[in-house]
Amino acid sequence: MNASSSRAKASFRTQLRETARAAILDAAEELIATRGMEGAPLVQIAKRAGIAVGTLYNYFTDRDALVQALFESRRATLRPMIRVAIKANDKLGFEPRLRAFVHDVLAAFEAHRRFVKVAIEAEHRIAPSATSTDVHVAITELVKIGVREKAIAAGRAELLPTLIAGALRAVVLRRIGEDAPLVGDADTIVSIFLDGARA
Amino acid sequence: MNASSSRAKASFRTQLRETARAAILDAAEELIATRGMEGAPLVQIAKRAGIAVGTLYNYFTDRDALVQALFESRRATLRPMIRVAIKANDKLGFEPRLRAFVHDVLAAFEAHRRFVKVAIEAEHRIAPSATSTDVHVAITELVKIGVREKAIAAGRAELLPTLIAGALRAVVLRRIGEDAPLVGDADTIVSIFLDGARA
Amino acid sequence: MNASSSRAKASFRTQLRETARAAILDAAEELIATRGMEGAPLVQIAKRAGIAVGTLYNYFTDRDALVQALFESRRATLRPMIRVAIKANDKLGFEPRLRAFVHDVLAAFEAHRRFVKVAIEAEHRIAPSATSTDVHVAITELVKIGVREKAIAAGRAELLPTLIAGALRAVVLRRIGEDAPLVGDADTIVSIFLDGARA
Amino acid sequence: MNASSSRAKASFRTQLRETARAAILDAAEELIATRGMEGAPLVQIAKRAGIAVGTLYNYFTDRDALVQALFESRRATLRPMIRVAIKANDKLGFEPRLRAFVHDVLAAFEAHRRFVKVAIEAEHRIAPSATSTDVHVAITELVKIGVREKAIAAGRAELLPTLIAGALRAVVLRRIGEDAPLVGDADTIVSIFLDGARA
DNA sequence: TATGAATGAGCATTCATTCAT
DNA sequence: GATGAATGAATGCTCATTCAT
Repeated sequence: MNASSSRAKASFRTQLRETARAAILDAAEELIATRGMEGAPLVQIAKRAGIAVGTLYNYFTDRDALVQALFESRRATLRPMIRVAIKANDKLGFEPRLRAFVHDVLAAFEAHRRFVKVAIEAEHRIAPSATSTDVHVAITELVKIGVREKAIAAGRAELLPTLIAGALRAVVLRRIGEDAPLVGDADTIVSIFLDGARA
Repeated sequence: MNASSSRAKASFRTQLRETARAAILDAAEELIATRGMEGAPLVQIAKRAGIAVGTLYNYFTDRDALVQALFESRRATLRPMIRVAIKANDKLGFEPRLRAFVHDVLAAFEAHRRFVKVAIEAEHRIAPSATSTDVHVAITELVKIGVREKAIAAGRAELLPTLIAGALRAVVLRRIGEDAPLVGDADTIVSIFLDGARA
Repeated sequence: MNASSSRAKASFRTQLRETARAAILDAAEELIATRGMEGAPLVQIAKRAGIAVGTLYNYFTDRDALVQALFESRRATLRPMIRVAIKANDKLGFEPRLRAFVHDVLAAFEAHRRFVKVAIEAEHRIAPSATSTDVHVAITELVKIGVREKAIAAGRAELLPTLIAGALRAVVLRRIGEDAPLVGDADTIVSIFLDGARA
Repeated sequence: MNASSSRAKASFRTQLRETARAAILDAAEELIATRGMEGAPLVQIAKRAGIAVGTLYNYFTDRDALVQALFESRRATLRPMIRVAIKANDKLGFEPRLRAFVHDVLAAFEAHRRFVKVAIEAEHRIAPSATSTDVHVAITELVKIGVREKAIAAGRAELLPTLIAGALRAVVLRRIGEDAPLVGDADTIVSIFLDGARA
């Protein structure tokens, strides 16, 4: 066995490991999404992942760690998408940038509907360091830019991110409940937050 | 024992029953608010209510029914307040009416902070038929009126209630987390939703 | 229900409780004595005690507490017997007193053979505050008296209690293993420790 | 490859095997001595021995066999020392011989304090065929010699070995607990067993 | 032979629910 | 109706043992 084959083997094993880990997280995600946090005992997560209970503990130190990892994993997927949604359009003026951002974030959620249900289910047990935080942070940044560009009234900047994030959450929740697409609402949302709903 | 004393006695018993029921719900509310849904076993709820576990089952068929009842009870308190907040100002034009409504709803929540925490903790296990629905319904009504009065652009009416309700939820959550008053934000919220945040 | 019947009922319940507690400890004692500490899972203890697992937790906070209680219970029985064995003969001179003491202690152990096995099995996990300590303390007292009465050589007093206690333990262990009576050895033991085995 | 090199290779392999076996037993001994029987899972024993769990099973059929082997290994070290302690001084008379024996045995234990802790921890799970048996046998032989030489009173010979062995165990336990040397007590012990503690 | 991930039976513990008093 | 001890199913977790590589 030479160094290269050894390295290859190690990487192969690492890959297997990652695959198993992912399978476990997927199983947990699905179970939590459909039956809720309490309807997802480790035995069932294991069964759905096609492994034995004990094996879970080769990947996560305990139940909390598993759930934590599930959130971090998804967050790790969504956060870059959110960051990109902000950075990508920094040549544009504030308004098109905000429109693009909301659109892109909704698209990202669209692609992860199952996780969104989980995230909402467990919000209060995991709260800090969650995806919703990432969204809130991003919106806050954008609003700051809007204020700097004098596109946003300074007096409304303090509450605005909370309102937008809350409104986004509500729309996502509603559309997911309706099994309807999310991105279609992006423009309306932005228009309302910029110009109001007044006739 | 004549009919009237019998009736009196029955009513007296009914009243006792209601008092006990209320004590149980209060105990459950407090426990769930402070320790979360999982930190509120029936034995503790009973102890805090000053009764025995078994007695709980004379008032509620099982744990789910108790929690359900807790929500219905609070809903029964908050719903009239919300209805009043809508009816009370029906002489006003749309805008002042919306302002008054948002203010009154936040005030109502202010007075029931403890329940708000419970509602948020258990949202997903109770979802339909909750207070948030009542708020949503009320806002929907108001928006319809706004459209009729041509105060609200018809094209934005469909999504608007969802946005406002979601935004309200977010603000309430934030202010409760900060231990700050809620009503102060009413006007800013309405202004943003009517005229937007544009400078 | 008047005060006296209430008191009677309470005492009756207390008695029931004590009976159940005792049954649990007996079950644990028997299981540990025959199968060892690891061969005595709570489910089996419960079954042998004729109750359900959960019921154990109405009497002991956890497994450790149960085992602890078992030891304390037996100690509470044996300690007074040991104390009596010391106090009872304080009119006698040192030698007859020592003889009586060793005899009485062996008789006490005789009557609690099953527990002796348990005590030996768990010695190292429970060590301090055990019956063997009580024996050691008593022998130490006696030896001190012997020294004061000039019946025991002062130079040998330091190690003597350890030796006697160790020797007693060994004899008890051996006789229990042989299913033989214990008390018959009392006089020989004392004679050897007083005058030696020299021809 | 000729016969001799094959034999050499085989012996080399055997030696490797023995080294690994010894490493495993050392690891087990240390772990059991410091954390107790329950604090010594096979995975940890393997890790400390520098091998994989599965490999343990190439050396021992199961956990019990490993622990058994640990005891037999140490016994194989201590037994010759005990035999020597008896044979070595067979030119001496009974008393100096007994003194030398007790001294040598305590010295042997002194050099194996770690194992003594293990032996005490696991005594009841391993009991027969243990070092304590070897000590007992040796003392029994010595006492028989004493009787033959008329140095020991025949009537006390039956119980004497049990007493001496038990007393030795107690002293060893105590001194190890105190982190004190063992051999210093040899003479006092023998004197007491020969001439008693009487003033 | 060596490896260590996978296995699953086994254990302590919790808690909604029942029921004799 | 009220009580609270009893019940036992369900859960998270450990660890001796196996086996594919």
